[in-house]
Amino acid sequence: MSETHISDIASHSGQDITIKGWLYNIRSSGKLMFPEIRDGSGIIQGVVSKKDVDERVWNDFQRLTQESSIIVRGKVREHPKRPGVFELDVADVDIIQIAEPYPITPKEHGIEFLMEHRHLWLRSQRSYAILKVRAEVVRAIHDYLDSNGFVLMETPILTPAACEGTTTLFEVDYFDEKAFLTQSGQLYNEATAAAFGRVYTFGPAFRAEKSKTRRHLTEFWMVEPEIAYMDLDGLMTLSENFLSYIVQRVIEKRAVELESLGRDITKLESVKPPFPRITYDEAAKMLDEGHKKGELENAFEYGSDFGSPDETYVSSQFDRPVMVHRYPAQVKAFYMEPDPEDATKALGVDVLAPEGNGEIIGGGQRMVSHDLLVQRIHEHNLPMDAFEWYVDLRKYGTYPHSGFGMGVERCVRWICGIEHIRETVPFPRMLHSIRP
RNA sequence: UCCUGAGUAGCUCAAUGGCAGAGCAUCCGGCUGUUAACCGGAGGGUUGUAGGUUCGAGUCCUACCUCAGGAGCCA
Repeated sequence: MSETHISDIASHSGQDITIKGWLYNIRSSGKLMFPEIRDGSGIIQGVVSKKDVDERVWNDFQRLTQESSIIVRGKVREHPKRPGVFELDVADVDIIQIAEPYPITPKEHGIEFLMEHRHLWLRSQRSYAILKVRAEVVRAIHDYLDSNGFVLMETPILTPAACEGTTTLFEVDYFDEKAFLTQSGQLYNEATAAAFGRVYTFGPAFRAEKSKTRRHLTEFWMVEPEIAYMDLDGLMTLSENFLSYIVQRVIEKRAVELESLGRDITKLESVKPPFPRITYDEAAKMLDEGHKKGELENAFEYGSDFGSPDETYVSSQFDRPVMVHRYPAQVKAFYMEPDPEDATKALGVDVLAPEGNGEIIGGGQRMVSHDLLVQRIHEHNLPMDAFEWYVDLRKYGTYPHSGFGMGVERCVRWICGIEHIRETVPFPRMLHSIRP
């Protein structure tokens, strides 16, 4: 009898196998029991027939509770009513533990209760599907970048100062010195890109902002490619190829999981280059018209950054991600290269995911001029000494370069078509929420 | 941080200011193809916390706590 994973069950039809897992649910019908067994790779229905098993096995199954850990032996056979579906004709069981009454029952639960029991909620089929998609997204990110000449560069998580200074950071004690958890690896990547040409960093980022929305985590994962001698147009081309690769890969590998989440896959199939590219001014015009048509409640104030309802409106006008570029310089980060055609604009781009999802990528062309960069650091009242090494990059072979950051959880949320970002990571960290 | 809403059995929810209830889960019993199985029975409560109004408060008032939804900020 070989040990088998439920995901491979179809290739073991007619064979005696062993499954090590947990009891997901059990139904009984007098002298028949139908335990559903979960092993991390899938779920299979067992059939226990009173007349075919030892009395000990029958009695053991009667004692089992939801999520009891068990080792089950039996023969794989096709479901009598469902062609292509396999079930296990159970012969024997070893009980590792009879679980205590399981808090998460097969009925519905509120989100507060589920979040308090996240360590158990992970075993649900919904969490399973989402986190399998997440793992596929992460693999696709690495595969795309690794096979396109990018070198993985880990950047520090403990940092001496803000990358952008504008957002709130988590402070830690670093041997009696103040240090902060990183909010982005970008500035360090501008140094590694000058050494390796094409680099990316992939790691956690931390934001202590008091954001309480379905798009925000305080701890999230971000992938940040940085490319020497690439301009804004090149960056937009990279963005659309990168995102399209990820989405098509998930459709190819995780269609079953997407369907179990009720995702309309046809809405993902259109995610292929080219993505529409519109300027900030064009987006502002769309928002104006949307407001006049009554489709957007609040009027957009030209010159400001897009609010959440604005992003939702613009992104819902397209069937694939839309790239909005050339924002007013004053609403963007200090290191953005000014547009040579219009110095009030910055060569930045945000990629807004469709179906109202909003921003999943933000990036742009980085500033080349030493003197202008120093001026911007002063204008933003940033501590010059913390940025000396960064300014140095503009003294020793300054170079045009571009990069972006993509929030992994936002990407997963969009691909899965789920409402809240908290389900896209095993243990989400949110405002006032750090347990379990 | 601001705005809005909600806290009643382990869970999901009912209860005109007047006896705190149902379904699921748990326990006991029944059923040979069940699919959130079903049928019968049992146990299970400091109504978020602290005050107040009232003959009487789950219900009305005040404060606080927790959670949810939204805004701002951002990936």
